[in-house]
Amino acid sequence: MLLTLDFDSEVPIYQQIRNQIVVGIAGGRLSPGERLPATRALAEDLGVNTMTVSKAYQLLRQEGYVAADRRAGVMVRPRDAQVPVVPEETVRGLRLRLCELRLAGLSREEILRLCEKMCDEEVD
Amino acid sequence: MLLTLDFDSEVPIYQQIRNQIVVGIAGGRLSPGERLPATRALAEDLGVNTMTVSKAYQLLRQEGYVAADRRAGVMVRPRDAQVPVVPEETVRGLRLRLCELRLAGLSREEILRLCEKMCDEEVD
Amino acid sequence: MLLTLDFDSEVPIYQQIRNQIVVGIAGGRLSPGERLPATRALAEDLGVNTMTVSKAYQLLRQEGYVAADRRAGVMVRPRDAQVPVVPEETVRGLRLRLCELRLAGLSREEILRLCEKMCDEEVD
Amino acid sequence: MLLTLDFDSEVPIYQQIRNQIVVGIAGGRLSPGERLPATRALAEDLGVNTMTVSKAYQLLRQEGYVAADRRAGVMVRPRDAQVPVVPEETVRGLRLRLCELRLAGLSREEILRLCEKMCDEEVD
DNA sequence: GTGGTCTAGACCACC
DNA sequence: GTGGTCTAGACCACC
Repeated sequence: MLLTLDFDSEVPIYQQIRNQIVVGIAGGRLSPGERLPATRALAEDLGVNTMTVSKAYQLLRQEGYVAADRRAGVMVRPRDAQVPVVPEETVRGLRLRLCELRLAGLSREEILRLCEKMCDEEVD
Repeated sequence: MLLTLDFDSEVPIYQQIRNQIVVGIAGGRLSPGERLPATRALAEDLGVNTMTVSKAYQLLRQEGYVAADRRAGVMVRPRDAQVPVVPEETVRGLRLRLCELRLAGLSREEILRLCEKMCDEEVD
Repeated sequence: MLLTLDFDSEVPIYQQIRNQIVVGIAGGRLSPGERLPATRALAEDLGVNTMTVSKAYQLLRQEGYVAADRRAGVMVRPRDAQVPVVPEETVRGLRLRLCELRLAGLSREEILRLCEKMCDEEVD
Repeated sequence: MLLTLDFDSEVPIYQQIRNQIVVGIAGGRLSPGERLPATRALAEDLGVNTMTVSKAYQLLRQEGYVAADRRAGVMVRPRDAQVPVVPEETVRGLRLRLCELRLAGLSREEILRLCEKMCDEEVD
């Protein structure tokens, strides 16, 4: 599981970490029960501050993607333990991206094919 | 074309304005050639600073969604005049939202049906 | 609205700030729409770091007690805008405290009278 | 007397153990004079470190809820042997929870009814 | 060893 | 002026 950060991005680093871990879980590169790297270790790997990684982990925890077991650190939650709530922000964000693709000239079919492809990346 | 702002949101106001105009264009509620309201007028309507609307319009111009004409103000660009480039951020954002939906428990089919529905909203 | 911190307490400072603001809102000492002090100002007043106050404000925001308007800072949310959800932790915490009182020798009636008194402090 | 731990909780394990024993005593599921399980046995049952259980028992002893007898292990103290002091933390915690309930939209009467119900659970 | 908290101070985006 | 982000580094509670 490799994380790539863009330090020039407007997206805060802790958000980028959070986003890539979410994509990693959905894509099966991070399995339920699997341990995430220790905050300190990941921070050193990425060349960022411990607090930044910590904030990402706390976000993931609040959202229910991971659980912090005091004994074993932070780990991916089993699917069925995750609360099946679709945040409004997710729906709004999806609509926005689809609109942007449409305005970039992609046809309805091209867009749907892209979505299918992305869904299939998410093998688990 | 009505814009609704959420002042409690983490998304900056100028971004919200930009996003809703993009969705408005894709959905056909704003037609190519149509004039956007004057900066000052929209700012007053929304109860925000003129600078905020100005920043949103500037973004839309940079992205090629609208064109500024000194005489006629800001107007929606014709489709074929828009550069068919898909920003990396759009693709990344789409993937993120699809992953979030997947982790919220939606099946591949439910997600694709949602995408189709959203694409069909974008009549023009 | 005066906050008193106990630096020797096991309760984290940001929690203490959060708790006292919650009690302040319920007690009517902080009214809906009222602005909380700026993070920097409160931090200086309390002699703590800006981040500590910031974390308390973010918690309050997540819980729906306050809203951060980019124009006017952080303010108490109107009652009816607050989501009527009772966190499990609140119920569990209440039961624990009632048990502790019982074991401290207070009778059922004394405890209930105390609860009534506390509820009546919360004028609004 | 069954203890259920939540390893994902922010409440430390030893606190959870302590809290549930306090609730157990108040609720009459643990009677005065009754022996608590041996540290090692309980630790094994719960799947936690011996030190964790030990710390919980030590807390309970300091607070006067249980007494440690070298021969008979740790046992629940008789009611009248317990010091009738209400810790400041208990009062503060009670007020906090009542305020949270109030802000969650419960009426004064609903809250008091909930308190009564909880007090009546505590049969002994 | 693990995450959680806190400081002092800087920089930045938004308004 | 406002909150949000980030660093470097320290200390601590929990396990």
